[in-house]
Amino acid sequence: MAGIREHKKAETRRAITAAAVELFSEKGYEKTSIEDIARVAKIGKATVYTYFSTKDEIFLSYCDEELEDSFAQFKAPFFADGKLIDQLLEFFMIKFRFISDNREFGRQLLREMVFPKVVNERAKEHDQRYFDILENIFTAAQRRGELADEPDMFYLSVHFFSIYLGVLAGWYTGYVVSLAEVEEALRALFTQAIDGVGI
Amino acid sequence: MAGIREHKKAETRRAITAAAVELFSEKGYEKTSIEDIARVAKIGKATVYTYFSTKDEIFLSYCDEELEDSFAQFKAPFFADGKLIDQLLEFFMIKFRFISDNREFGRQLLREMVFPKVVNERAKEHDQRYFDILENIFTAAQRRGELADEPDMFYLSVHFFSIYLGVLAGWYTGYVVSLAEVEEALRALFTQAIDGVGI
DNA sequence: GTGTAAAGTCGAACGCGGTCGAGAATTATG
DNA sequence: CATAATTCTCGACCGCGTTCGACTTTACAC
Repeated sequence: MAGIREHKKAETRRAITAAAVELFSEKGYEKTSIEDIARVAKIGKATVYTYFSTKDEIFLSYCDEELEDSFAQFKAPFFADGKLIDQLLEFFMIKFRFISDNREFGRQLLREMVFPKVVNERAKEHDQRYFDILENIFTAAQRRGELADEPDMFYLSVHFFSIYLGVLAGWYTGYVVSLAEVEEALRALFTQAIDGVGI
Repeated sequence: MAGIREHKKAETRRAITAAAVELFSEKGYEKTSIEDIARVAKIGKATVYTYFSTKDEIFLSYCDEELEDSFAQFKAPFFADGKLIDQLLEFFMIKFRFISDNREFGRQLLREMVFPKVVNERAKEHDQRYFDILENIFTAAQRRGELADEPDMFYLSVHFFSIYLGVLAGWYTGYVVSLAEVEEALRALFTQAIDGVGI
């Protein structure tokens, strides 16, 4: 009967994550203490560390849940038609709205995802899901003759992702402020990338 | 005789910065405590907070010193000739070598500069210095006929900076590992940006 | 069952970033 | 000078993330 322990562990883990989601959403990351989480999850403070090794890790688990929700917005039919640049804008603006929905949460999340302390395989799987969507967009664009032949899908994705990252940085550092400005900047830069800046 | 206090304050500030430079370089940011800094600077722990309001701020002051050194590497003659892509590569590889010189320090610095907690005017002045260098590179390239007429210097800078940022993210997340791979990725993406990915 | 190893739990304690408040040093006033 | 007003200093303390170690529960062999 080796199931009791396992079952309890899974349940406790869920309790911690649920408590974290509740408290982070309510009070934010910084104002939520491990003790708060433990209290809500009805366990001892130290027990939290049997399931997560740092507070950051709890945060990432929380992010997973939130991101999972946001993925739901990327439905394939959404991208069935439209020009490449419009589809890219749509895609990245969904992502941006998710981030800008809670500026501080987004900042914390981006810091962790863009400049992580350690290389993280789970994060790569996550990236892959985004790259897959982008690849679909690019493949469709190529079929319509909007892209050069045999483009390198990986570098293509990285290129547009980088621009998105740059604009996000501009948003956090104060170069662009409103949603409209973000969209304008993305459009200008995507156009540059598609047309090329050289002669 | 209102000078004594002022003089002492300036001296104390220098002592703190010097202690921080010494300790951060030796043990790294996280392993250096405020108490350590105070001890080396020969002042009380609380006194540190008369000069800097958070540990992050001390770190940024430390960064300023380091970055100032790194600026010295960008001498104008350096960029006198060569094709656009080679000059861009040279510029960003200098920056990358500076970051990769101490991975953890670079990570902390980038987190603070790319996704800062609050909008920071001093950081913008700092960016401006980089943008000025890039603008010189672009102007020269245009004179040689490598760029389209009347390019938007700002978006041009942001574009290449974004790509650099994306590659840095790739380095921290483990997609590219060696210096050579970083250079290869930068070259591929810069080429894409110059030539355009569209037909 | 019973004893023992392994795994899980949690209150107490540690380290560190940051604040407080009382006293010391400097400046201003006359 | 004398003394009041202002500014600076720092040991003590707080809160919180994380670790320790003693105690409890479960798993398993016989």
